[in-house]
Amino acid sequence: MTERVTTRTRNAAATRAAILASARRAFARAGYNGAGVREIAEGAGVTAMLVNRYFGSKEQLLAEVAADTMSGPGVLTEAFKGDDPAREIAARLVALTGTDATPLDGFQIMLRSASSARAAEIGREQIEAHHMKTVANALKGPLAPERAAMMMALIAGFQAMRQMIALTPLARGAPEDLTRLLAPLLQQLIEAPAAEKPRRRR
Amino acid sequence: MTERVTTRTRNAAATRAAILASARRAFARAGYNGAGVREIAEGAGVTAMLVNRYFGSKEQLLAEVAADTMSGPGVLTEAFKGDDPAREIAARLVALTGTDATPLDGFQIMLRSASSARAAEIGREQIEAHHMKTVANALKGPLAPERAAMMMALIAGFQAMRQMIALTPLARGAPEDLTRLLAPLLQQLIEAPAAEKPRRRR
DNA sequence: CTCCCATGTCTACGACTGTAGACAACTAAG
DNA sequence: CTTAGTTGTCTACAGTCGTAGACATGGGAG
Repeated sequence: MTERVTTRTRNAAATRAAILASARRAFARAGYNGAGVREIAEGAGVTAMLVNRYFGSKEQLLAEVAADTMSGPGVLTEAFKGDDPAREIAARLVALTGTDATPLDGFQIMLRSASSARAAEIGREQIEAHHMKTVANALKGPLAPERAAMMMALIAGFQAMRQMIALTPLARGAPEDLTRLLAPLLQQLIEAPAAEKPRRRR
Repeated sequence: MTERVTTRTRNAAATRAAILASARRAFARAGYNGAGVREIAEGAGVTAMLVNRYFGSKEQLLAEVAADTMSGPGVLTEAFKGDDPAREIAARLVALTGTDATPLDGFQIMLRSASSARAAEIGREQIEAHHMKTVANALKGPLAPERAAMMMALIAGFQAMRQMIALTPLARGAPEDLTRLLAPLLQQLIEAPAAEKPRRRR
């Protein structure tokens, strides 16, 4: 105990990180139910049982993957520090979903896993813990939580339709057109809503 | 062959319809991967093998369920015949997702099934066949397909976050507030977008 | 009444699932 | 060198999955 672990070939921390990364890829591609423990283990170069040894169960593994993913950078991260957050978020979102590769994004993982009741619950906890307060606090005016949640609904729906369902106009549309359509929608949620009943009559 | 089938206890058409209805419920609740053939069969009061005898395979069953569901009434149906389609769609959507019961909606089924690659493909085909052209044709101005697809992304995202993930502000928010937030977003997609670069400066 | 096809059930198979427990190998301390 | 504990593998189990083939049953047609 003179000094801490230095360098060893059998590195527990590295193995754990490898499993976490492999699980993140697998869950993003096939969702919670669709990704198998053996597949995740193979992606990390270990056996299936090690996964359960390090994380307890597949469910706890998802929780850690979700927490890890959502605490990292995303389309919402630091977007509110610039002077045009709506366009910033829109551009990032279009770019993220533009490549044919599945993004290792938190929303992607949760959308693909939401068919499982338990996974959906984990997703809600993580989204609310990491994103909700940040966004809601950045919004001025009434209904801030509702507007923040609506922004996430818009982001999630765009991801779902563009990448998972691959709806043609979204999958093949020009990125600048998609950005130009998304930005004002987000802007409308960022701006404080009109006082009460009288809807704007154009 | 003097007359058609009148009333018989062993009714093929009725059995087929019962399986279809049970499958619709099961897919809406658990998605394509999460719903088992045996579970679907039990919900229709038959054996698992009958499902495959009537529909060939689970995959073809999903295709028929999707086609049947999307050709029926939905939040988008006939919404463009009134004078305020945005508010109409918003109100219907909030009402549809308001009850705690899982709606037997087409988008719900596809969102829950989208983690399966094949199911997502089926979903895209059905959405494009039944909804895309209808909505896109109702929209005037440029980028009609993109705007129509964006409307569906917004609708799908709202459903996903309100019902599947159960994000608190959307799940617990007042229906009138949610409608009031949704309507202008949809309205903005219905209206023809501004000509080119110069974004509106408030 | 009798035949025959449509309608439905039963058994079973191979593959896959998440996970538990026993065992092996390697590393670091005494 | 010996010992002990961490790190990883192997085997296995009980269960579910979609589906194929053989068998039973009921009802309309001759």
